[in-house]
Amino acid sequence: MDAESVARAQAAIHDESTVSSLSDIFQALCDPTRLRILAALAASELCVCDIAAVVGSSQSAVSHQLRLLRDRDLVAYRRDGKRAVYRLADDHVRTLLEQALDHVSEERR
Amino acid sequence: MDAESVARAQAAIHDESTVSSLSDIFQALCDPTRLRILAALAASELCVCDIAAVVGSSQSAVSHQLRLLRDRDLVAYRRDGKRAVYRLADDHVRTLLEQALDHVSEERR
DNA sequence: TTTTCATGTGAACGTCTGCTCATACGTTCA
DNA sequence: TGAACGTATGAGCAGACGTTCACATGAAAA
Repeated sequence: MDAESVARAQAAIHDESTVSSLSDIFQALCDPTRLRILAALAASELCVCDIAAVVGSSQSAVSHQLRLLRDRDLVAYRRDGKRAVYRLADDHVRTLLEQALDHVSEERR
Repeated sequence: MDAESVARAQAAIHDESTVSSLSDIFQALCDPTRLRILAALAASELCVCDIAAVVGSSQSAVSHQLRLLRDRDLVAYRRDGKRAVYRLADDHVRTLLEQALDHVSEERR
């Protein structure tokens, strides 16, 4: 009906690759286990077994999730002997998490 | 091994309800169709059939997604005759989307 | 009051997801 | 070299998710 609104909305929708990138990011952040992992790594770099202990999941589950986070460049790691020490890939992730936290805490007021 | 790091990470993990709220938000934003809907509504309020046309999904699919977005307070609506006119619930949503967009465009550089 | 139009909703279906289990790989130490 | 440890990975499964289809609801038009 309102052709003007429709045209404006049409223009506001981002191209396919942008939408896809956005959903990939949010998809990575939407799981509680992954959020806990990222929150832990935001405080300190950690090896896999420590992450598992801290977030309360099995080593295997954590390893699977770390792989996903690695593939999306949200975390990076270095080998240290038999350990694999993970860290946040960059401050972008930290920022996104902080902003979402702001959102949550404001919602609750 | 590194007890200090573990303790710091342990402390950094948010309480259960916070993690759950965070994942709820990201979960709502992780689907391409929902992202398109929100992007469209960021430009202009729209009725369901216009949203469906703009985002290229069926009316039913859009209606289901709008329900989810409504339940999470990301969109609000008013009735206008037989139409249901939806809008973003508040500027928080807009901000989150913009920030994620920043993130995406920086990643691509 | 019947149609018609815009929207909402439940069931069903195929796909995706996150976990566990078993096992493989690579490093360190005896 | 062999055992022990930390990590990675594939298969399999149960549950969640997004869509379609059929139909119900409610408001406007005929």
